[in-house]
Amino acid sequence: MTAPGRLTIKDVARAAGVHPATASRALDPRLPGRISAATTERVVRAAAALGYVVDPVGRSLRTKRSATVGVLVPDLLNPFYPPLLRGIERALRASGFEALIASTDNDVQREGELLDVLKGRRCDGYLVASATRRDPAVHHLVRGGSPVVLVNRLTGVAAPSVTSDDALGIRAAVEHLRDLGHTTIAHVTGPPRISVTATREKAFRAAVRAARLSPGPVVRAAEYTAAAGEKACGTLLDRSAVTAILAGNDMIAVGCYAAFDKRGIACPRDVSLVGINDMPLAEWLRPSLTTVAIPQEELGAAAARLIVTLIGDPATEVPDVSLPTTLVVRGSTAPAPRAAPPSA
Amino acid sequence: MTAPGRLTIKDVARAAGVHPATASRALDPRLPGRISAATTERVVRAAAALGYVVDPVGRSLRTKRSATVGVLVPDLLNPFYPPLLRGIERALRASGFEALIASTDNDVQREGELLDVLKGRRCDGYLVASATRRDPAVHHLVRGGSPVVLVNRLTGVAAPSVTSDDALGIRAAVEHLRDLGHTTIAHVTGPPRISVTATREKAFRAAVRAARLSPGPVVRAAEYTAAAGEKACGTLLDRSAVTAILAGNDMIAVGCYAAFDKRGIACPRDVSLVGINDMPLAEWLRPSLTTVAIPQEELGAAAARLIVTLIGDPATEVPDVSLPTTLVVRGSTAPAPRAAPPSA
DNA sequence: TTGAAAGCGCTAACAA
DNA sequence: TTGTTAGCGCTTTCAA
Repeated sequence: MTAPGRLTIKDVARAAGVHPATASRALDPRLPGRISAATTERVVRAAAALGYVVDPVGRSLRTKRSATVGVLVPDLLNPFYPPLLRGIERALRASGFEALIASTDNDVQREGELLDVLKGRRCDGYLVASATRRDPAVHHLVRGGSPVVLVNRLTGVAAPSVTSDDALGIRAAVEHLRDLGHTTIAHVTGPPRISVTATREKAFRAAVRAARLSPGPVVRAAEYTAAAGEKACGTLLDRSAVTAILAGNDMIAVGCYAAFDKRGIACPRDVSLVGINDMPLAEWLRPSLTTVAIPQEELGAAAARLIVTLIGDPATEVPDVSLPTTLVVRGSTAPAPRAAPPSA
Repeated sequence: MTAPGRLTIKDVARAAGVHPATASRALDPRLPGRISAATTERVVRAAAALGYVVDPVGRSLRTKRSATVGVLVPDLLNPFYPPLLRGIERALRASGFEALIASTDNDVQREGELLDVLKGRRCDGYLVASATRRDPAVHHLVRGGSPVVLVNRLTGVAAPSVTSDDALGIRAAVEHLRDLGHTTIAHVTGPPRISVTATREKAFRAAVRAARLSPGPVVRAAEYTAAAGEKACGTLLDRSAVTAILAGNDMIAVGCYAAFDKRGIACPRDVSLVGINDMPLAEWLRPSLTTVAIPQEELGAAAARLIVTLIGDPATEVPDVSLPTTLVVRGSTAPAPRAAPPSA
């Protein structure tokens, strides 16, 4: 077997007895009646018979389109992102696009470098899930005129976004805890440089007020990681008697579990805990984690559809998308203990 | 501001006062003394001053190289793969390549479809971490002459591979359990269609023999998931009195924890458990999981380096790579209980 | 060492 | 409706 030598549009044209340009047109589904039905049929048949697949490189050079979307996530190792990527990948591929995925490791500088690499690859658009509140690289990208959709995290820039309505689920979580008899709820929040941190904290305060509960202590985890969550939760527990905690996300909740263990606090008997995300392993934690579920895959899919629309026509007025969240009640929440919980 | 109109090699050539071909040569680091130092310097300066970045599309069309590698993983949602991807991504980018990542969802047919998509994109080579023992799509890919490196999972095909030496860590795990006084060790293995399942089971049996322990029961989980692990472990626990279990991987171990809980079995007091992988959350499980650590990121990086070498010269005789594994002792293993454990 | 020319595969503009 | 022509940006002959 010699080198196969990939088929070109010329081969198809020859087989169908037409000019290459005609063959190209016949294979373009966007051209409605521009080619006679008979010719189209002949070309399509020939292409199928030969197994012709268009060469994306030649096409790109000509059309200035790469059918490629750059995707920036902050941390591949955070279980929140794989489902998001799954949604993005599937939806993009359904529209004939490929994703170039890059993980910034929560490093603003690296984000800039990766964006340069992706720009070098001539992506048609970008999905940015790594934005921080002040994010020069993303601002620059948007100002440069590239189609951009922000996912999950916002930054002060005029780009459409796909986010989850965290307030909805957080309200449900607070009401759930109140109904269980908790009178004070603490919050282990995340780093302030990320927009969702503020969104969630604000939603938490509003929900507590609406539920006529007394606002509990709020401590800040330096990162959305289990280690940072454990540390923050530890200071919380050592400082105040707490019966209920809303964690900034599920990874922080994982850290809270560890902090409980170290202090001999039983969850949910002594303290109830609610996370945010419903990451893949949340239901397998012990106790299984009650959490505000974010539709991670749908978030990704919606963002992908948006960027494809925007690439097709950058002038489109696409609306911001906000997907509802729901409270998933599992084993980490229980009625408030009668006696005071063990305190330092 | 009008459309920026990306710079081309012509712009650089004009700025440097040379012919585009000369500019191209000057910017190619592979050409040693083919261009005078003075000219090279002038061109490099001009390119830097203008901020020229080569257009990969034009280059690809000319060179028939896309600087792109297709990466197939079986399941993005399995925590084993994100670290692997991280290693792959970083190492590929360090060599100027981009990864096109696709998740097969453990579906052989989908694997074939995705490979077709990636082939359509003219990838220079492929990293396959999704191979099953009989895998026509991958066999076809290799026979077609594409550079392929198998990662983690093997299939009976003549392609270089990067795997972990699981036997090493499994031996350490069995010895660890023996030293804790366990006399019988059970094994919850994975689905037989994947090569690592057999590798690990074989290594387990050999290690048990070498440690002069009696071979314990082996039950099979239908998938490498927590749900399948819970089910398999449940039948194991209901059938036999067990004090020590080696799980086929960490996800199965997570399922074992759940099975313990349902039966009021305490880990590690009643039963010791060892996983395989050391996935990101393993140390945060409670008890934190004793596990055979696979260097996931290094596995990915090594595979990436191999495929880059192979793309550079397909005739290279690249050796199979096997990376050592180590036992990470944490909280899920403890001395064997004196009395018989609670049994059905 | 450098320049000239050609062409990778494709499709948009123009002509017929 | 179809054919002709041209050229996207690059690099690799070949010639000087």
